[in-house]
Amino acid sequence: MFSSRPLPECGSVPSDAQASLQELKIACSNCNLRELCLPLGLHSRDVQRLDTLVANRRRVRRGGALFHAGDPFVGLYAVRTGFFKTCVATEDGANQVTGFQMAGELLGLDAISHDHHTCDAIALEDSQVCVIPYSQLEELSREFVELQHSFHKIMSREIVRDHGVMLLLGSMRAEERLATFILNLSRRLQARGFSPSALVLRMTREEIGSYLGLKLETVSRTFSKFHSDGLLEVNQREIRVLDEAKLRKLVARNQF
Amino acid sequence: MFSSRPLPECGSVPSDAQASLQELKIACSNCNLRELCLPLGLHSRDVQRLDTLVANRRRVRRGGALFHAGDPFVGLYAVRTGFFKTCVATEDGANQVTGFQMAGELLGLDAISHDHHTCDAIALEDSQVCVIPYSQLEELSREFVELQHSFHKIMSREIVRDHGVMLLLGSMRAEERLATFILNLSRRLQARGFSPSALVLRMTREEIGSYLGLKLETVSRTFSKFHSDGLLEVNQREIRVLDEAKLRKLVARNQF
DNA sequence: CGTGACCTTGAGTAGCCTCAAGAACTGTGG
DNA sequence: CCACAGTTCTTGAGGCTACTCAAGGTCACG
Repeated sequence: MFSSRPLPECGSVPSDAQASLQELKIACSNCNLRELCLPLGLHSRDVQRLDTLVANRRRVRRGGALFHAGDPFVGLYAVRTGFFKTCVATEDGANQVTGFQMAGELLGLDAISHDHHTCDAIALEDSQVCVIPYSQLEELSREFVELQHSFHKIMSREIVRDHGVMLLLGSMRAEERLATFILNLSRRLQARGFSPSALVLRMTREEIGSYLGLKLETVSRTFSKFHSDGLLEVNQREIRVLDEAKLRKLVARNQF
Repeated sequence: MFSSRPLPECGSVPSDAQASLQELKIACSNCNLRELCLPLGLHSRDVQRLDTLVANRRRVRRGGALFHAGDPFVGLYAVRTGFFKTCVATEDGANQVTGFQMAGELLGLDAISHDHHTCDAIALEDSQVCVIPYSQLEELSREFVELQHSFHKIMSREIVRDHGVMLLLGSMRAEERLATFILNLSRRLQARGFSPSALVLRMTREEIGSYLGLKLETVSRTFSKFHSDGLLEVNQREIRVLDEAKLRKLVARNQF
């Protein structure tokens, strides 16, 4: 059904550079995520101006927290390898996964507003992040127009993404939500050089459900339905997209 | 039940300055929204540095669009008077209200990411906005640290707000959603000098429903239930909060 | 005063949730 | 290597919330 060779980790660096990366200087200009991450859109000669900014890395073990809601805000984090979820909670225990972040994506943007984090960021696999001290980012982006613009675009993109999730949560049914989710994951993995059709989910059914506003049983049932309809091959967390066109049709259904 | 004197418009300027404002120079330093709007957090001596930035106003009639999804991005808009909704749509006609904006709130942040707007902004009453040309905002915020920081906070605050809506849409039931909505409106009106208990809704039941992920009938029924439970007085679009404590208890219910 | 938009309420139903049981998988220690 | 515990996933049965469809009321406005 699936080859026994384990699929590469979602957030890992594609194979070519994997072995040598650890020895390289920590620097955006060396990083093969520069097409996705904060340097997005910067001219290659400008990227090295970021190297002073991003000087530290941090490791987070699977299940560990990069930060918790309430923690003081010191900096943003760029996922280097691994996979995270962010979730918000109310005092009474209600919990909502607000996003899943993979290599090249930024964490911590919510914290700028109140100088402390407003959500938890939990690693779903052993991960590594680049630390971007916020005051230095502000300073550098004052003298470096392209960085300023790039950073604004990243924040704006997060707002647009959130609006998409609101659309999903507010007006789609279970099948549409899950199809949207799978296609989104697929697209992001593809942008990182992985197969868009063979995915390994890093999160539980419950976490998917929380993100999509569904219960875990509904997620499981919907996966089973997609399986029996021939849209997906589902084997626990290994998913293979068999009929992307039909998945897309589900997303762009005509409700009226 | 309600006094026959019309309540002041949600987004209007509190009475003291209303008559003379039109004659004043368009300037943040003259504006009585400066505690809420872009100048938020700036020292008063700094606010006049914004005056060159915000030079134009635009009027939008009730029902008219400030911008549509797809329109090229030229600038942000600060609501001066009136009331807006923003909504995103899919090709197939599904539609989701992503927010309601009143005086002092910014519109258009989503457009930075792709240089064109990604949602529609529709005026729900005759409104007036200040135009903030984006390139000038970037320029000024490079030489004006506090503005830079202020602007970042505003974007971040929008992200935090969106996460709150995701929590609402993903894990609350109809009564909790509507209670959250009413309390949020109440708080924002209070911050603008209006009564926190006597509100006039600017939007239809359908628009509320779209924002909250409910059908208009459900919104209407829930209002009726709140009415018969003594939480609200409901008379079409005139709402009076009778028991704020019970409303709050609904929001912070213990689900587990 | 008539028209159209908006709101309310009722009856019946669909979709998702809850509760429950068991299977599959993961990791640990012997 | 296997046994065991804990976690995660699947599937079924039944129930409830919010939806759909429908009818009538209210309000604003020409």
